[in-house]
Amino acid sequence: MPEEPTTKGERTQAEIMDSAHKLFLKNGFHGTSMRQIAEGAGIAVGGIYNHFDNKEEIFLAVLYAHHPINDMLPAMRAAQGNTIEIFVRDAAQRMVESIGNRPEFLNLIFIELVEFNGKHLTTLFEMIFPQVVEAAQRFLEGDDQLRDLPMPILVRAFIGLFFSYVMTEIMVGNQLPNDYRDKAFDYFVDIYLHGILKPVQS
Amino acid sequence: MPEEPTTKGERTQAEIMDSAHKLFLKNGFHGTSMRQIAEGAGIAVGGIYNHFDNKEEIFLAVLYAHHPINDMLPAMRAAQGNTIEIFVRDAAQRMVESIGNRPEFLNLIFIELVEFNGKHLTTLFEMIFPQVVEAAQRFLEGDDQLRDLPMPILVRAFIGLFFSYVMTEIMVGNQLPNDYRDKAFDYFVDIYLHGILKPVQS
DNA sequence: CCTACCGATCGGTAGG
DNA sequence: CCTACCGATCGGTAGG
Repeated sequence: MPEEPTTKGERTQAEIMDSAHKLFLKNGFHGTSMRQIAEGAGIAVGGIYNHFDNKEEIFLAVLYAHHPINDMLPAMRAAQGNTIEIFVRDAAQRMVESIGNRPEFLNLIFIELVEFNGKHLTTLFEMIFPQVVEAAQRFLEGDDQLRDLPMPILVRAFIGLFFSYVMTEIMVGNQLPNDYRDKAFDYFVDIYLHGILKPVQS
Repeated sequence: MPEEPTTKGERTQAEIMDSAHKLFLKNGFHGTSMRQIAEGAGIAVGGIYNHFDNKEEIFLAVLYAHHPINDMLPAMRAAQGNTIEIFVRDAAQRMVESIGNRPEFLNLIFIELVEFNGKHLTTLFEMIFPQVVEAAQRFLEGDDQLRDLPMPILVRAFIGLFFSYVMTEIMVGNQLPNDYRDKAFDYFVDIYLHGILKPVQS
């Protein structure tokens, strides 16, 4: 829940982060200059240093504010469904709607992995872990329909479902026939559900 | 199948690519300088330009020579198994053995996505597509055990299985209890198999 | 004495 | 394949 910037200083800081965020997504960290960030924020380069010590601090602030789980968790929380199958389908649908059409939604993580060797991931994990645990509680409600699999595996595989879909979509998606693209995610969810649920005769 | 470098020029070119490859994995494209590459290759900056027109051409050569599918396809081709279940487990096991302990194995793709906005992915796809199709033929052999799912979906989901595992491993793997780490990939394969195979009573 | 920002420039490095 | 060097731009900081 981001605070509404009120003072002039807070507004300038938000404009710096917005500018940096867009540029990082497009060009990466080392591909973005302080002058580009300043230009996008409508101030001079020197002005940035009243708000951030250096470029890396800007990246960290942007990473914590806009990492992908921020978009995935609200979708999971909003999901409805009396059975685990309906719940998973609804959660998946909401997630793909909120992030599916933004091919750059993982770029901040990629930058972190490549340009910082993942050194900030520990802190990031500690920030999001409690939220993921809370959202994962929903899985337990359909317990009797599930195969005997550890809960962390179920949750990890559910999140992995999106990486599975999004990564293959990024890499080969625009080359595939439309037949398979439109329904690909539905099939992925279907495979996941058949993978975690006890067999039923329907 | 890389040619063994024989002439002096070919050896120098290979040294430039080796040096660049290591640096790109560690620091990304814009985070790597031509002088670093030259130093690692044991030559001067100007000498690089006898072999490559510019820095981007070095990246392209490294990307085509070392993209992740190069490591995944031989593992798939070597896989054995009379049933699709045994085949998939063997293929998955070989793939995770060849790439599982190299957390940077996707970095070239991440660099391509972030620092080049994926503009070389079309060419990359055209290079690897025939090999993927060939390797995927193996799936057809266990046809009668499979649920009614389109072949491209099965193959895409199988490749996605690795992104699913590797991405979650990268992001939260070293934070999780060892209990779940060791067996996580086996569970992932198990969920995938239950997802694509017809139910059996065993 | 503060926050916010400027024009100008620092020492080094970029691709070529 | 090297030395030497270019136009420009890098991240960061000076005094006011």
